[in-house]
Amino acid sequence: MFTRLSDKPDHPAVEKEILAWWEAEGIFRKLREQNAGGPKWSFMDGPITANNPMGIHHAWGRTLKDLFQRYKALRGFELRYQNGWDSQGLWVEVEVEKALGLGSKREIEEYGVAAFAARCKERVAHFSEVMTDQSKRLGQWMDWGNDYYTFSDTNIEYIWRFLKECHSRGWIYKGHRSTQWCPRCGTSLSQHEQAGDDKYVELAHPSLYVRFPFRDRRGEALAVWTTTPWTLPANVAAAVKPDAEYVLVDGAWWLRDLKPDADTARTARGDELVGLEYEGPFDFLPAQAGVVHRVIPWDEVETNEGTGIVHIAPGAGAEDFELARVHDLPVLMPIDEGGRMLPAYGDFATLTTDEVAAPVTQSLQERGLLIEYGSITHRYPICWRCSTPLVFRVVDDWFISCDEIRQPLLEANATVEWTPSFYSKRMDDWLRNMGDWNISRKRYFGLPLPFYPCECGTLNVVGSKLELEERAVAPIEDLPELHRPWIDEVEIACNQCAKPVRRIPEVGDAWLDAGIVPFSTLGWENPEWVVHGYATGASAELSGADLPDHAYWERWFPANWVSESREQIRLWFYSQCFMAVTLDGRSPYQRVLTYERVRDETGREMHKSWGNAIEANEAFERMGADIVRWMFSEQVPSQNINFGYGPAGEIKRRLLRFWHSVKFFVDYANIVDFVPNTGRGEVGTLDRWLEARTEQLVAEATDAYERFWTPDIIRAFESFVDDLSNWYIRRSRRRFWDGDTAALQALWSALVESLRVIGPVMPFLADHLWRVLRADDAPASVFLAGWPEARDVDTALLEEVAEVRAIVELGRQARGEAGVKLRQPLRRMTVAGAVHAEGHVDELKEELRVKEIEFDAGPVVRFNYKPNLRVLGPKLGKELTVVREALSRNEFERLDDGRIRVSGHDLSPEDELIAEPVQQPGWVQGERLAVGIETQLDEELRLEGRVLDLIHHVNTKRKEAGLELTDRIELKLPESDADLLAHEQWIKDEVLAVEIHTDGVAEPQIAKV
RNA sequence: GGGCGAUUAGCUCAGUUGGUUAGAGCGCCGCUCUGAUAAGGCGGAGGUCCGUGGUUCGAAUCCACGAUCGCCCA
Repeated sequence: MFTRLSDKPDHPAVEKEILAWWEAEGIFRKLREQNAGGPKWSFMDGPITANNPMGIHHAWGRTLKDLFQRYKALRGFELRYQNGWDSQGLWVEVEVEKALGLGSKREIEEYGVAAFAARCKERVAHFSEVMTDQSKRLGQWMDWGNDYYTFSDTNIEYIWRFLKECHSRGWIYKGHRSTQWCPRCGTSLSQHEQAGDDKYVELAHPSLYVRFPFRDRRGEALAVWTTTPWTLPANVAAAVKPDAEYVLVDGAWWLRDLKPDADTARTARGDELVGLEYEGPFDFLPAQAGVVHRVIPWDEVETNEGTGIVHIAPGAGAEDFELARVHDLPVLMPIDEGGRMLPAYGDFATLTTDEVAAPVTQSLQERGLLIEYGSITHRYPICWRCSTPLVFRVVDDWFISCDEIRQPLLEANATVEWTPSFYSKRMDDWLRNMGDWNISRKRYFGLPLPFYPCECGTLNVVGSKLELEERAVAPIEDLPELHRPWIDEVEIACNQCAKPVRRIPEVGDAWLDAGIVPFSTLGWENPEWVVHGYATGASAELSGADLPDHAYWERWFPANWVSESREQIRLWFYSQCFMAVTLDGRSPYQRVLTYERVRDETGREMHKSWGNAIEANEAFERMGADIVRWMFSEQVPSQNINFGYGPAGEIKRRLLRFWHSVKFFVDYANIVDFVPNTGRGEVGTLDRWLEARTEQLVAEATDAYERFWTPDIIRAFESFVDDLSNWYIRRSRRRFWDGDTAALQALWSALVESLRVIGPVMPFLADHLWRVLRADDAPASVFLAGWPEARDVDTALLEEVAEVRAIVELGRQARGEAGVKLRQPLRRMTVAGAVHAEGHVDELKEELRVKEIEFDAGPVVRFNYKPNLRVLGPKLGKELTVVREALSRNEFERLDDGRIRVSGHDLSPEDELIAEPVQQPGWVQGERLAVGIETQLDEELRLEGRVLDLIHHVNTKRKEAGLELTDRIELKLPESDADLLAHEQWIKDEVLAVEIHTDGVAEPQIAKV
């Protein structure tokens, strides 16, 4: 017996039951045992930040990862299933700061860096556990417990090794960059952190127009505008737009467009001013000693506000800093970490950027340099943590030079197959434009950069923990892990002058952590396999991951496939490719699938504060993980997905057709105690068709999986379910009533085969139904059953049935147009243009309820010919137009050999031409086919129509009365229906009546017997 | 400013080698089978496939230019 199904599935309930069953039966373990030693398929998981519960956007990637891993496992491949956690770096720090209520670096240091590192570790431990549970709930099969954590000492050591390699090639250098800086927090903010509209507010700032007098032209000056008076003491240049026109007004040069009513004698192009020297506004300050101020050209000069001449202070502005590089200008840094003026700024020293505005303005006023003073309100960036207005500061940072690696990276990327393909160009674009890699962060819980610069000028780069031990000035046995603050205590001997050297305080960019994993997790160049050898340092208690040996790396590198969101192009795809090409000269992945972003169901971005965000847990509980997976699978990955409960409801409703098909099978199989694969009855054309249709599903789905294009998997499956439900089952109902085992066998085979195909998309429902349907000797889980063997699809049969179905549709249409309902039998139908359908005449009669069908009704319908463009186009070229026109005028000649002569070309009517029936009154026409019906009724037909009405009526009553499919009834009819008893046996069969009487009743009545 | 995409029915979107009457889901209108399913089936209305030009016998599809939107970089 098959377990009966309810009317509809309760997805969350089914999923929890299957999860428990997978666990209890060790299904995943069995799958891995089954595939051990098989061909390898290497997937490398990109690390996810273990920092918060899983968002629904993470479920997209995790769905795709699990889906293709399940597919490859079904095909017998051995997989690694290692999950990865991104576990150190700024994002973790920020969340811990928030949780602890710390607002600045100073407060972290007061709290204690060791204690802070411990809190960071705890947070990662907690949320990696939370996300593991959520991932399992999504159905993700991974080797949980053997995860990699990027804060493992082993991971850190591999990055050290990479950095040492970079250093040996001369790529590591210390440079400066201008960055947005929060003076309260004492730290810079990355552009990533600063994205978003809410990071700007309307603020009032001073607005100053200032004169910069020329050195060699008495009485002439530049007019300059600024809203940041604190930057004027750091001025080193003034920029003009070379091709713009300037005018001299009251002894100062302005952009003409900004002084339209100027009555002036002198004008000049910007480039005429370039190179002139001027007196700086605060030349008397010690900081300004020796600085020569001059005019430089800049195409980006703002021409809509200000004066059209821009004051340049490279130590206090990002664009200014870039211009300083181009024009080799001195960089004066006016403020310290806390945003206060430095001692070299005389009386301004120790004042904040706000406080210094008044004395600066006053000084300019006193010296006659102030043209105008006011105030302006504009949008200004603020710190996303404490809302303090940000300033620009130039800070020291460490970089990896990219010039030498750029071309090899482009060549490596050319070997990668991107899905969708155009992302390959995005990667190329990024690689061509990438600047040097800024790898340092002035933070605490992150990769300790192994840089030990000595005062003798040598940069010592340590490549491993062993090297650190060997070079350490004092023994380091007590070093608990390679993190701050402990690592900071270690001094090493400079390998040039042997003096003790300290590590720089900076930590590394988290993308170094993620980029190294194709090496660190796979044991690159590691001589011997070390059990638990990866799970070192901070990750020791969290994972049992081994450090494999180099032979293992050879087997699993590069990854056959990786999949992450599109933004990872400039992040993980980039960093791991960078590191792999540096260390091994190859791309670390062969194929990439990227996907876009999750929106709400109306297409708006999801935000907690907008109330439209959906938590992953909530989605799993309210719609079910299978539905979540289906929704992501159906989506074209290069488009944002509109995710929500509305679309989920539609998916559930569509899935119901499949569920009901299984339920139908179960109900009838149980009536006759059907056992799969035993004693087949007579196999009919329809059964063979279903088999072919199932083969087609397998072929289409296999192709889609191989292309990593999930929408086509869904499309193939839904089209199959439609055909299964609306053709095979509907056409075969009568056979199921009779317990026809051939039909049951055919349907059973199609159902179990389709479960195997759709399993990777919705593993829970697939295994649930597999457990209901599976033969006794079949594996317990659909995931242990392997992938269906590819067999030849009987396309001829598929075409044949397609034609039959086309005729049925035309027939229904003809009835519709004539206003004759399907319950009214008709005498005759005529079909023109059919090639294969004659063998299905009984089926057509039944479907369309007609007594006779005539084929090829020559005199009734006439054919025109159209060119078969696909064949004739390449053959005839320009001549095609002539042929086409001739055919449209019916100018052709039939030759004796059956060919058609059109304007000098002898064409075959089978493949070079298309015969098309011409519309006649009372006929319905389709592609290549036409159908006509005879609508005249006689007494016999009318009577049969009334019988069918009665049957319909009685069966409706049966349903209303809640009778079982097998219940028998007694039927009473009104006297007026006595003539229907001519068809007594027919009626009895159709409504399962054991007896029919006529009685004085007003309308038919039934009673269960 | 450079690069990469997108623009198809009222809405959300498919449409991978250029081919005959461009599709799906939802919504709307009408009809309807049912001893699986009214959460089904069939039909209909609804389209200048963003615009202009080009290549071609033939363009939603290829090319050029432009418009609008999105993303990446500067």
